[in-house]
Amino acid sequence: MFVSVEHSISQLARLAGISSRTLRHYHDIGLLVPSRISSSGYRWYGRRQLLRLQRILLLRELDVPLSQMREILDGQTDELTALRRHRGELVGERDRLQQVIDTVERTIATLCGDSTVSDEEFFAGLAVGRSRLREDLADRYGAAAREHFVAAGEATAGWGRQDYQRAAAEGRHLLDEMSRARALGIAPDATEALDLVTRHHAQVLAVWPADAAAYHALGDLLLDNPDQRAMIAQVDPDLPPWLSAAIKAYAVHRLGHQPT
Amino acid sequence: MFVSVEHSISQLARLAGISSRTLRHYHDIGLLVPSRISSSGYRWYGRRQLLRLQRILLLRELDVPLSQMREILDGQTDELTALRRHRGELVGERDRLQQVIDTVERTIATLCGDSTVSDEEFFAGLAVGRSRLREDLADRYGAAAREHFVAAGEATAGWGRQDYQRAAAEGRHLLDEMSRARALGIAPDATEALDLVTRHHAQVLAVWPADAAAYHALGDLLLDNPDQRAMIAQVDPDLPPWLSAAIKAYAVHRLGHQPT
DNA sequence: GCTAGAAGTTGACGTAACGAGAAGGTCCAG
DNA sequence: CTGGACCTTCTCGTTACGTCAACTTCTAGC
Repeated sequence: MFVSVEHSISQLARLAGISSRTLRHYHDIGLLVPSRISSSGYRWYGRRQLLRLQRILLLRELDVPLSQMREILDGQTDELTALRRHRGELVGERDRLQQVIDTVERTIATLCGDSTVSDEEFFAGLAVGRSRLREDLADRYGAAAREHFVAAGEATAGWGRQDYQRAAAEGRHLLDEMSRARALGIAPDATEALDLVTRHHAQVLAVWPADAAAYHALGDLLLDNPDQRAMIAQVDPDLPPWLSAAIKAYAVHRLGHQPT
Repeated sequence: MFVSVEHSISQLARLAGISSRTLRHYHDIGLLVPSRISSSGYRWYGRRQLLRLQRILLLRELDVPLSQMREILDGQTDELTALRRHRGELVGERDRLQQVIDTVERTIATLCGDSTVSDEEFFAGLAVGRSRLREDLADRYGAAAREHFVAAGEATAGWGRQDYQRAAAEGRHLLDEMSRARALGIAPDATEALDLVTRHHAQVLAVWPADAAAYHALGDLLLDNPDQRAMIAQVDPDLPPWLSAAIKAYAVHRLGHQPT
């Protein structure tokens, strides 16, 4: 006795371990057309279809999109070439995921690593750092800068320890990206650099309503203030001058600052 | 002069390096609501919104889905816990991708690696293997088995070399998975094993219309035929008895075969 | 022949995270 | 007062199906 070589839709689905809805979908998009359709509209699949479905499922397991499968299966594209290209895409995606994982791990470390410092010390350190920065600004750019920092105090009033740590994590993440850009030889006034500074500017704006001149001044301050400079140099020793130049370029080109 | 602390939708978009459509989307789903909406319907965003957007974009860079962001940002879920769980998901996905890459690479190797063998040798080898298998079957199960293999010849008539190689690749891929299952201690008659055999059965059905008894017989044959056994043992030395048992269990439990 | 239940059919909507475009209202400078 | 930049809502499209809903067909039992 021979087994029937024709399968109904759910028989084929069971054989292949997929749903009949999937088979209907493949029919809809023309990827797998039944060998025969009965007068009542039932779909029937033969051995050729089973073979094709096997190839489809193999490709599906390889994460090949259905649109590409049609090209491959209909022979318009060489299977080997397609698989090689596809492999490249997969590797790229895997590497991207790895970068994301690294970033997440650094973020986690930042959020929970410094927990050995007590809350008092933590906030005291912040306050000292901030007041020093304020004095620096006041010395150099007059009382107006002092007012700016009053506003900064207001912006972060009510922040909890987590908020500061998160802000630090985000800042470090951005510095990482800038370091990569600098290492790639991107100039501080190149478009890519200014796009990164855009995000730095946004972070500064969130805590301090700096106008073009004040932001430009920040570019100098980062180099001259030892605390600030050390913090940045910790990420990348060559970053401070690059970032300083990038910030000043941004203030001029994107904020319309007129240097005196 | 203070910079305005309020931003229009496209100003904020530029600051953050995203599209205004994205901001509208975040508003629609309640992830980032503007601080103020003017009488003409314009959206206006304040510093708090800028801060929240920064957290959103950080999470977005970490591939966190928007639905989870709401939980995290609204404090229903601990940020650290969420990030740790998310890290686990990312690692899982990366590992899955790595497995897919491995499979693709093996498939490529199979498809192009044996090209040193000439076409004549390739098909001659196949013919020998097939005729031996046929004699084995005929010896043991009578002339009916011979007829089955005539049908098998018809099914593969017109196949090209690529078709055979692809079939081999698929078969090896399936054997890989079965080997993993066996190594995990899954019994040959467990549901997971039978589900894998379902796919083996489908592959066999594609080239050979075997009924329950014939498929059951194949289970024995895999063990006794040295060529077949060697091919399977090459993937995993312990696989032949496991696969043989699994095939027979499948024939009995899923195909309703009655052993005599 | 009738009927219940299994299995089939065609829509149509929902998913995630927006992009693209249409049609129309608002704002500001010259 | 008018042109152009900017804003609005609405809708469709994207991927690979899951999930109803409403209806028809097949098959087995009485």
